Amino acid sequence: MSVHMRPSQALRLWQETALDEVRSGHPDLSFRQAAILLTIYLDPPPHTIRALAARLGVTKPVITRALDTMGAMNLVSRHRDPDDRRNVLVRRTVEGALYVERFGDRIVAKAAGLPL
Amino acid sequence: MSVHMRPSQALRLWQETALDEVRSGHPDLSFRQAAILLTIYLDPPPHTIRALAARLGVTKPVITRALDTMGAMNLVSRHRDPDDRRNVLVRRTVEGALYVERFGDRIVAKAAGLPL
DNA sequence: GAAAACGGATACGGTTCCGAAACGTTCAAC
DNA sequence: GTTGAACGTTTCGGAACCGTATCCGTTTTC
Repeated sequence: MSVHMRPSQALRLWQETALDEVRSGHPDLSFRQAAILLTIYLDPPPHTIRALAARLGVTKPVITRALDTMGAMNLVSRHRDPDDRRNVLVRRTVEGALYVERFGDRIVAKAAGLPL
Repeated sequence: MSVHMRPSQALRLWQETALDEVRSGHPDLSFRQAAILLTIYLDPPPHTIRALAARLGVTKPVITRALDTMGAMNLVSRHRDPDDRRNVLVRRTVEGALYVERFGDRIVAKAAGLPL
């Protein structure tokens, strides 16, 4: 990864990005929801409820509820696994991909504008 | 213009930090709460409810409630302004300062690709 | 001194979330 | 077939949070 920054820069970056996010009027995501969303979009599929719960170190209902909420926002979608109908596969959506992409771009822009 | 990263690095950094935060067992902060906390710790005081609400572009009850929650976590404290007793001044706490400091250190470590 | 303006907290009805436990469905083993 | 495990969801009581509106104490204005 090898990105170099000082703690004060990291904190300022986080603050400005959070402020940006709040003011954008987007629904207020929690750390948990952000972790789930980014894992779905950055880690290779397939993503099951159980695997996500293990990755975050939380219980399955936490994932189910977070997906309910983010599904209502059209950020993710759920589909039954045809090969094993017990599984639910969590997939990306166009809207979610756009959101994640813009989010990354905003962080980069903020980082570039940080004072030395 | 001091911190350089690509969008994929920014997103990965955010994911790993969020995962770290979730797994730490700390209470699950929202973007709003994080924005408030970091603003109190990074911007120069004094911090009033009204000013924080304006900075985040949200209503006053949002700030009041977030401070209730974070006050219960001992991350911030409230004090009446002796000069104008209508004002409430939001101040840092030792515990909050420690939390913010460690948070910044963790981001830096993740960015460098090093274990903490 | 009375009235208006200000700053923050509170009340309200509603949604989301929590952890723990129980539930239905689906698959695998025997 | 029947049993047992696996997967995700739902339930429960309780807590936190939402936006809007209102309330209370304080300060300012006239």
